[in-house]
Amino acid sequence: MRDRSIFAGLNTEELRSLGMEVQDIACHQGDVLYRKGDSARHAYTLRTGAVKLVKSLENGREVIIRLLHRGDLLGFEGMQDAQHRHAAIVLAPSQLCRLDLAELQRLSERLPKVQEAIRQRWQQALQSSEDHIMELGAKRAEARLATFLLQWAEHYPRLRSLPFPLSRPDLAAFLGLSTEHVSRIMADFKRHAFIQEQRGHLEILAPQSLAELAGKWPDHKPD
Amino acid sequence: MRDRSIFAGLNTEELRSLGMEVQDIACHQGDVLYRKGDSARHAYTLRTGAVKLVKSLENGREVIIRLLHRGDLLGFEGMQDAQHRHAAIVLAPSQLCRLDLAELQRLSERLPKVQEAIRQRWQQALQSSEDHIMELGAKRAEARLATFLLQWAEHYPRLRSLPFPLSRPDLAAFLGLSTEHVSRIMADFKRHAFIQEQRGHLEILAPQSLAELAGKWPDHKPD
DNA sequence: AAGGCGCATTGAGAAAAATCAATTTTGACT
DNA sequence: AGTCAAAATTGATTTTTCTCAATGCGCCTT
Repeated sequence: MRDRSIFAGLNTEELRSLGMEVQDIACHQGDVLYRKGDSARHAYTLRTGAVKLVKSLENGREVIIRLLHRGDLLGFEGMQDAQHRHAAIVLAPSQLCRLDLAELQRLSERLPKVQEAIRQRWQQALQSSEDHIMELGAKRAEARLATFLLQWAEHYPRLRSLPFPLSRPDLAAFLGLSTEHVSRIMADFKRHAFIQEQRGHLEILAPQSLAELAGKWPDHKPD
Repeated sequence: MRDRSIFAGLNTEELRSLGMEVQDIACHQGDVLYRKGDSARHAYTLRTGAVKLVKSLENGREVIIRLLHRGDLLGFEGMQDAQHRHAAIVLAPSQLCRLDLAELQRLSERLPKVQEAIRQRWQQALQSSEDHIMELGAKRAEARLATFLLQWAEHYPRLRSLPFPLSRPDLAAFLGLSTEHVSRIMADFKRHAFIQEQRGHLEILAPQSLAELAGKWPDHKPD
């Protein structure tokens, strides 16, 4: 575990030997890694668990911009901005590595490999953000939720029962819906036996049916 | 004009002298720079004009993922993916510089400055995508449109009458709304004398009022 | 100047989603 | 096991948005 590569193909030891300060951190549900506006001192790699990136609107409404899974990076916006752009909140028991941003900065100037790795992750983030925009802009609630559940499942391959630490408000904040609407649709999915839920775990019983919903639009033009 | 820096602080001549193939391109409304799935051979910098990045869903619905203005880069996803992720379509008469991706790749390995510049632009793209997610996820149609118009205006500082080459369907595809709904809201804005429109040009008469709409949520709780 | 075409607008009705207000379920703690 | 608080569900209603269909307008061509 300790010797697995955590960033840019380097493991903890190698990073440390390059002068990087790396700290293992264990977090649990609700922990705040940083808040929007905090001065950005650290970046993180998520080794296990799940984290949400949250932004809030002036009127208090919260939106989950991105959900992070094993292997994802966060806090790297600190490489440009002096402050974090969103809050990072831990959803499930997680293990992270904390990297000093200033040192990472220096390291990336010396090692093109690191620079390259960062750019690649950024690219992935952009990719996933663009997909999210598609979902929000073009699909209805039912389809968004179906897509989301299937995507969530992809992060836990060959696992019948998936860890599912998201509350209804979390789902709503990610999918741009009201809590109640999410709740209704989830209830529907259960009634149709597409999914099953219990104590923070989710089982997808009919991926096929969800996939159909996910791809379909308002009206059912079968041409 | 020709000697202005176009990328990573380098101007056309400097890039050429570094072995980069740079081509000036003039486009007009409707031109397709590349389509989704095209093998990615070039990246572009947009010198003047406007370009839309479009993705389409299986069911044919189109979404505008991002709108590009003077100074923006596009096509850089080709540095990771072999193919373009979306279509790039010119909205208004535009001038672009076309860069060879393979050479750019090589250049970026040699010059950290270039690598750094690319990462920075990526970061900006991510930033704007995340803002867009906020808009789509948390605001209603009226507010989205108001925000959008104000943002558009920011790209043309100290200009009373803004170039506005977007059709109603374009606006709808960007804001995740139906064409008709956009049309209604625009008509409303005109009736309230918030804006004025004519032949592809837009004038914002009451930025203050738009700003209020932009920040407000469904119900009007004045506390 | 007349005709026609594409785009924008408007209207009416239906569908989707939000809101408000209970009620039920769940899970934690004693 | 029993109580309590938080979270989820459900129901009723309103608001928002979409859809479908018709109409209007501007611009280009002839």
